[in-house]
This record gives sequence, C-alpha cells and structure tokens, in this order.
Amino acid sequence: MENTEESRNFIEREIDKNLADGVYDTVHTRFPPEPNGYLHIGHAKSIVLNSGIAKQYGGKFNLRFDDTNPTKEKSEFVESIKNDVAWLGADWEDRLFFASDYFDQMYEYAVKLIKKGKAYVSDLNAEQIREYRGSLTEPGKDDPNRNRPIEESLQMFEDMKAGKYEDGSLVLRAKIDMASPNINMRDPIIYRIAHLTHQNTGDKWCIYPMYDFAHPLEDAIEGITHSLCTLEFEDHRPLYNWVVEECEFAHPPRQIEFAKLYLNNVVTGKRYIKKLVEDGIVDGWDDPRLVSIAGLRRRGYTPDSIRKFVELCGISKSQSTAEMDMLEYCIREDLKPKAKRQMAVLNPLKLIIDNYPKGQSELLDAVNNPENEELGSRQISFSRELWIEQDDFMEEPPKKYFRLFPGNEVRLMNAYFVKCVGCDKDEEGNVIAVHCTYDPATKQGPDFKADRKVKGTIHWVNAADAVKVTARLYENIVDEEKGVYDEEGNVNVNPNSLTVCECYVEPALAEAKPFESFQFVRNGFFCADCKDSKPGAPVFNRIVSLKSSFKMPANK
RNA sequence: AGGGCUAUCGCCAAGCGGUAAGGCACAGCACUUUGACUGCUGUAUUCGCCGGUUCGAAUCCGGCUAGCCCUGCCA
Repeated sequence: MENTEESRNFIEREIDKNLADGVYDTVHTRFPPEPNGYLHIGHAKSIVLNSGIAKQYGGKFNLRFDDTNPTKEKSEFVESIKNDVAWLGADWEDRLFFASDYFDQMYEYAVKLIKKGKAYVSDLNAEQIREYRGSLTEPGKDDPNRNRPIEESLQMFEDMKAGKYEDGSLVLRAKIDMASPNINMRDPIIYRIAHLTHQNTGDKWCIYPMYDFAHPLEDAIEGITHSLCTLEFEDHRPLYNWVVEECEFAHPPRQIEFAKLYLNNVVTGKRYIKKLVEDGIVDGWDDPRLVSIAGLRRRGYTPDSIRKFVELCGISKSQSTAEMDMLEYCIREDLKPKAKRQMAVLNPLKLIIDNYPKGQSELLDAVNNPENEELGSRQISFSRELWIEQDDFMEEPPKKYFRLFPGNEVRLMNAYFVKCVGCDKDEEGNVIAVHCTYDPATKQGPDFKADRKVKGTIHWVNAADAVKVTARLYENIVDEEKGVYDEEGNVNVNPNSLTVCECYVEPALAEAKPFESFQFVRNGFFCADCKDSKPGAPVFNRIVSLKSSFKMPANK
C-alpha cells in the first residue's frame, strides 16, 4: 500500500472529523498542571502533544495552573513548571492562566446549577457521603438533602462562601444519579469548604471547587476545543460533558484521553524521590540520574531530543512502557551533528613515543565534526608524552583486539601511526607506561594516504597541556537486575549509578560553558553541568555512552 | 448491579474487509581517522483465545481470557 500521506493518530483523526463536521472551526489546547511538584518525562508527553497539536492546526495553546486545592499547591512550583514548559519549547504566548482566576465565575456557575435544581447543599459528613455512595457493585442511596429547596441551598451556599461554616460541615453536590454504574456520576461533590490561604487568591475564598466541576469550566471559559488528558479520566468524561452542558456553553470543549508515557526502570514517585534525597543518594529532584525535566536538562538532554522521543513513542490508548534505549537513541541522534567531537581520556595511561625528540612539540589540525563542517576545526598540540585510555593497551590481547599491544600499530587520531614496542611496570606488575615509536610519514590530514592499514584508531591528549577536569558517569539510579522496588517498597538503588573520575581533556574543553555538549570521542556524549560548571574547571556529566560492538572475552 | 478502557515482534506502533508499514533493541556483512556514525541484509505464514459471517477477517459479529483505571470533601 502506498503511504503517501503520513498516518494520523487517533486524536488527529478525531480533530480532523470535528473540523470537517464544523463542530469547531479552530483548535485550542492546554497543558493544565497542578503546581504541586516538578515535571518529569511523563509530563513532557502531554506538553509536546498539546502544544504540538495546536501548532499543527494553526491553533492556540494555553498554560494553565490547575490550582483548586490549596493544601497541595505552592507558588515555587509554578515557577519551575513555567521554566520547564518553556524550555521544552511549548509557547503559551500571553496565555498563562490560573484556575483560581475563574473562582468568581465558577461560583456563579454553581449558583446557576442550584437555581436549575441541578445542585444542592448537603450536610452529610465525609463518612456518610462514602456510605451513601454505594460501592463498585452496589448502587448508591439518595442523599437525604437531595430535595432541599432551591432557595435554601442557595442561602446555605452563600453562607458557605461567607465563611459561616466550618471545614467539612457542608458540601455542594451536583444532582445527577446516585444509581449510576459510573461512580463519578453519583451526585459528585463540586464545592467543599476549606479555610486555607491560597497561593494565588490568598484568603479571599474559603470554598474551593473540585476538579470535576472546575476543569470543564476552565476549559470552556478559555475556549479550549480539545481537552487532551490521560486515560484515568475516561470515567470522568460523562461528568465533564454534564457540567459544560448544564452550564450551557455554546461551544463546549471535548475531552479526549490518551495513554500516559511510562518508562522502564524509572522512579517518578514523589515519596520515593524524597527518600532518595533524604538518604543522600541523589542531590535533589534535579539530580541527573532522575527523569525529571530538570534532571534530564542537567544531564545534558536537549529539548529537541525529548520532543523527538515523545514523537517516536507515539500516541495511543494502550498502556505502554517505553524503554530507556529509545530516549538514549534520541539524544545521540540529536547531538550527533551538533556536538564538537573532542578528545578526552577518562582513565589515563602514559604513552611515550621513544623516537619523538624530547622537548619537541607541534600543532596538529583536527576537524571538530566531520559530519558538520560548520563546527570548524581546531589545533591540538602533540609531543613525546601523551595520555591514552587504559583500555587501549593490553599486554596480552584477546583475539580480535586491535588497539595497542606489543608489536601492533595503531592510528593516534588526528596525529600519527604509532607502533607499540613495550611497556613499563611497577613492582606489583601494573602497567604504568606504554612505549611506542611513531612514523613521521603518517601524519594525518586531508591528503594523507596510507601505504598500509591499521585496524585501530585511538584517542589521546598531550600530557604537556592536557587539563584535568571532573567527569561524572551516570548509570540508571535503579538496579535493573533487582527491579525498581524491593519488598518494603524502597527503590533498589544501583550502586554504580554514579562514578566520578578525574580525567584529562584538550585545553579547549576547560572553557566549556554550562549546557554545552561535546562528544568525547569513544567515551560518549558529555555535557558541562549547568549547576556545577565554571569556566576553567568544568564538571562534565556523561549524557549517554556510545554503543560498542566490541565485547571483551570473558576469560582473559 | 458493577462500569470504563486496552490487547498486532523483546519494547513502542501503523493498519479502519483485499492478503502484516515503520522505529528502538538485537544479529550479520560492508564502509570508516571514533570497534561510533553511515549503508545493506535478517528478524510476526500471523495480529490475546474460541467460534461465526464473507470469495476474502488483525479489521465485522458472538463468547471467553488477561491487563489497567474507578468506591478522595486529590488532580
């Protein structure tokens, strides 16, 4: 079958249909976080989806804080969420809203419902409400307050607002159907009393609307057309529709649900992260080993890579768990043409070129990224003593090992061919230096043509001017062998999740700016840590390793 | 008297009655100044299971099974 048209997901198909049927003539979406914590990779899906759909259809996208429950919300989260959403590239332009901006209107809609006989004030306590609600298999019973006269409910609701009642003494309920098989429709509570200071409205209100009443109103008031949310709200859709219908909106919004994005071997729960912080295992919610947006950013993930990941995962209604491999693939793809490829040695071993004159040095040209000319080139210094990677020398190599070993010739990247002639050892037999000879006729450059082949190419830095910096190598915080949680519900922490090493880098890398990403040739992609990096003494976080098809044989 | 949703390769995911796209992962070969990258090749006779309708079913119908969500004055 010819696939000339890009296949559309179920949400796009739904929107296409609505547009074609004239239900809406524009598309307006929103991302509605509750400011009760930081954002993680799961939220990125909603942000990318909602803002992406709006952009795709030439519509609008709002950022709205769903702040209807002051017990859980803090203004500090508002700033961090705004920061993360903007960083991901979702543009709400001038449409930053708060549910609390609409408290007056919501109150009026509640009054409207009471006047229509569609809502009533109940004096049942929390326990009674629960009893009357019935269970999953049994219908509920009518609230004794259900037929309270309209005038009386109106007065009581006004008194609730005026602060004449204590927390929990009264609630406003929608009058729907206590026998509905959908528990959300069994006269849901739509307003509760809570004498709390709100992060946005202060002490103006002592009654607050519930999500099921507030959310459809927020959407409708803002002119949202498609309210995209996650699967657990499917059961709430009938109530959402009931609210916008009873409140008589001319162009009611429509809720469409999609599956959340879960990742394998990942911790997102707040209480677990809190414990990891308290135990000193991670250094906060922005620790680079976590999949919080801030953690990923600090690790060196780019907004583009996260967007690409979300798009790669796709949108569907089946609950699914993506693998980390996909996320890592996305950052490799994104950085491949963007990152300068420079040399750094993580585990240094001295390489001495016996036939290179002592005291001599020279400058060599090195292309920054052969796949992207715009990244230019640089000069690197070369002399008799270099640092190479410990892994790049073996006195007794296994089969198919083609780096340095006695008698073998390799290419020093951007420099010369060198042939290994031996090594020095300390009293305990540890290799402390490798000796080789270089062939002056093999100087690398654009015009270089070799008369012989070498199988291996290794990276190096000049011992004379290499700069020592800190590199942090991160692995998943979760011990994947053991699974995410143990029997007691604690996170199984991977003991190797963080390795710190002092490594040698080219002098230019010491000037790395925060957020700047590099490919350390053969060692993977690194990012100057936005929190710790200082020019001259940067700290590099490894974003992701390169893949390797070379497997060291098990027995040496 | 329970209700809602989902089920296509190890992981995502197209497919919408005409004979199983694609990506990640994996494997092999080639190429290579990164054992990277790139290129090529391979990877579901079968779509949770059982029946039915049809010339023809992953797609329609019936019945099962499994997983997720719902009994906050949270969102």
